[in-house]
Amino acid sequence: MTSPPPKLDAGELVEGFRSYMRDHNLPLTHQREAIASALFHSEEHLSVEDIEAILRDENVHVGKATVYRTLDLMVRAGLVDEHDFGEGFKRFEPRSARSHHEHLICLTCGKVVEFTSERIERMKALIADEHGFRHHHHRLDIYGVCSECQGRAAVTLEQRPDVPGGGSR
Amino acid sequence: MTSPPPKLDAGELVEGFRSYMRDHNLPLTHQREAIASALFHSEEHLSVEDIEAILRDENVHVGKATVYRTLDLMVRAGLVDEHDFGEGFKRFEPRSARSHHEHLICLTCGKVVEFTSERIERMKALIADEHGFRHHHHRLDIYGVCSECQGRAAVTLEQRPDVPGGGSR
DNA sequence: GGTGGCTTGAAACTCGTTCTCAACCCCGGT
DNA sequence: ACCGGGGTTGAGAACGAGTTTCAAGCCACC
Repeated sequence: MTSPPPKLDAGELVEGFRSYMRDHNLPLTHQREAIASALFHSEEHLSVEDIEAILRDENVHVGKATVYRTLDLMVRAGLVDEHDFGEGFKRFEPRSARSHHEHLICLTCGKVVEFTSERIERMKALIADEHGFRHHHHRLDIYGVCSECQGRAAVTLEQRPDVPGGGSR
Repeated sequence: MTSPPPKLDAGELVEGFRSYMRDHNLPLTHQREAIASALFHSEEHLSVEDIEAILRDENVHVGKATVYRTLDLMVRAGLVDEHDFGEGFKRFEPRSARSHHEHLICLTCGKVVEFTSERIERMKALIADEHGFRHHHHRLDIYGVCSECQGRAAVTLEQRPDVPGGGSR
């Protein structure tokens, strides 16, 4: 899908977070609101560091433990999805009304493009079935080089299996 | 497990490792042989801890730094594949002659079942293309509950989004 | 067998994430 | 508006996987 930004309604998501808190008798603190708002108003896949930076810019101080705790809370509430793109840390994105989607990750610039595929949705259930699994969730990440980065000399991030000491690590 | 153990030839893989070392003027130490042998003789997806345990059982002492270094070497040599199933650490498996495969992971017992899908192979390239990406590699992991674990009360590992403090974390 | 250079191991270190615990604050009851 | 109690917060300690350091050791070629 050459998807135009599907503009998720941040306000609505924040409201959903509020009612979740209310319905579950959980205190709605300033910190939680700030974190939820930061995440829901972003279209990116944010890391904890990203979120801390946003809060810092807004002059809202929130301890990192609280950021982790609140993210955990939102993930369990089903309001946020957690991703691991193999960078050594996690990224988070609001779970929009849109159906489940997959990710294309650029190995050079790190850009993440989302896409959906009906066929994959159908296939995953089929495959789980074939092997006697009750399907819970899945993850499909395709790594490659985006069109923009293909222009530039793209050798940069490539692994060099031939020179063990010679990689860019 | 539905798939009959595809018996990769461990000896052959170890031999491949030896020639790689030779061809690249890298010393073939006892430690490296022990690690390669441990991994190639296993049909599992081993963690570093698993490998250390195997070596310990064989009364071969190898420092963990060496285990990491050797695994890194083998991954770069293309002899081993590295996986992250979201457990907080990596797992490794010999790269067999078989074509690329995907994983089904049981959320309850942790069992990993491999499968391949021609359709997925075709689709991934297609999708990358559609978005202007040059495909490099991909990962499809399906999480669910295997048939054996479905028998037992399967609530154990489930997240309980309704009781934030109540999860088994 | 000697020698040079890559490898090894133990421990220190990094860094993302989690835990601890005393102080704090949200919120329902009054 | 005030109180009180239980969940929340924040700073720092702790944790764990993975990496780095560097002196000592070993492989491989001569």
